[in-house]
Amino acid sequence: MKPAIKSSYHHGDLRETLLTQASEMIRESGIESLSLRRLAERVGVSRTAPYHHFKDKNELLCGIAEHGFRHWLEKADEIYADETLEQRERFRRLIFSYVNYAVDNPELYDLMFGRTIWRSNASTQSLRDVAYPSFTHQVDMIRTWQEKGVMPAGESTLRLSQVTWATMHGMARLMIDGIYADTSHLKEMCECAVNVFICGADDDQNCQ
Amino acid sequence: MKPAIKSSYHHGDLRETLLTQASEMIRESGIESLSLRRLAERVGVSRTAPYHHFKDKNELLCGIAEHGFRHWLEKADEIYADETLEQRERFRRLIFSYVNYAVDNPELYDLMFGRTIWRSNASTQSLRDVAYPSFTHQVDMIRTWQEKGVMPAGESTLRLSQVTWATMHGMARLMIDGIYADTSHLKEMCECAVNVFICGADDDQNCQ
DNA sequence: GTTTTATTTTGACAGTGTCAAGTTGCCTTG
DNA sequence: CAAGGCAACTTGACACTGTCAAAATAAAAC
Repeated sequence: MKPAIKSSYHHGDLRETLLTQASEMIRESGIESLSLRRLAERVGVSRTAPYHHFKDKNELLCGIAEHGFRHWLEKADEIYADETLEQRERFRRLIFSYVNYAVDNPELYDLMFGRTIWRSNASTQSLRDVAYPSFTHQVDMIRTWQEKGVMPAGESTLRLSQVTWATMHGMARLMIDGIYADTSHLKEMCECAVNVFICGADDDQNCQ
Repeated sequence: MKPAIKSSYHHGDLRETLLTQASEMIRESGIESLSLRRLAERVGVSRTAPYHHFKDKNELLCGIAEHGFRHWLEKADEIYADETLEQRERFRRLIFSYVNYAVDNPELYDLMFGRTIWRSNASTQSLRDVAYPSFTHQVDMIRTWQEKGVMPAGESTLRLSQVTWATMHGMARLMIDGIYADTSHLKEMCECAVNVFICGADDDQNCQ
């Protein structure tokens, strides 16, 4: 009965089309310059058609961010669960991966972790349900690394997680916001960050 | 000849009035909701009057940010040059002060270090002249602290400066962008960050 | 006092997000 | 199969926004 492939009425699955097209527009020309009207025109519907699938412009943005979080969570877990890597290396890869994800998708990252959504509590419940695990998962990782002697055990796990995240987030933001113009030193920066957080080889007493 | 006190034509020093009033509006209701028209109305001039003192809305924003940088530079230098404090304590105070400055002036901080200005190279020459020293000054501080054994000497001064800044910036952003809703743990976070970066007491071999 | 120049205003244009009311077309129910 | 209901979509309108061009005004220079 239900076609399911090309479901819905006139357009045929407009909601998803809006999300993907809006995603692409954002990637092309930035989040600031995304207008619902241009989006609608591009998709081929009238200006107010999107309003039957998203209450707000904000709600559409939340939808896009949601996709981003799901995508990132997959990547992060892939690294964390990679049994072939030493724990120290997993931490290293996570930092590199995080910052690179941001630099490769600057506008999406800005949407996911920017004030547009989170300031003034504009986030959708649905988005929060996806985003929060992203952080609690990181806390779990840090705890493991503390236990395995990769990160300083003396610090509170929660605080250390927050500071670690802040460092990654800070590097990402400085890059994508254009404060550090060139990304050529990104690798060295990440390496330095890893060195600061990680416990040294066997001669390091900082972690006992 | 020149009145100097109440200079200029009709309004009397409109440029400065625009800057201060705009500053206040931003502090009150956010950078996003600042409109030139409402600003003009508030000051008591017509919508396009500001355009004879600022080429753009962007140029006005740069003007406000400029003030912010000057103000912050003063505060930072005050701490760094305080002879009564031990070096280690100066570093600690700098981190606390930086993050607090951001949290106390969230909208101004967003303007100073946000993409609104820096992305797409919209910054004024005049702003850059004030902002750049803010970073080079920090590099100098870090170098001193490395030499005095407060921070790890093994790392490149430039990279370490960038990572330190990234951490402060990251904490600040996570707070002011509403990702960490409550600021009650801010002090503990800063303390943790200091512990991570600083060389331990005398039993720490991480810095030699 | 006249001219020049800096400052401000009025009018207009192309955008934006969003609401109210009307129109279309599909699906279900009688 | 016809009738109704309802979801999807469109048209029109409103209050905003930044910014430009041309006109008006006031101060300064001559």
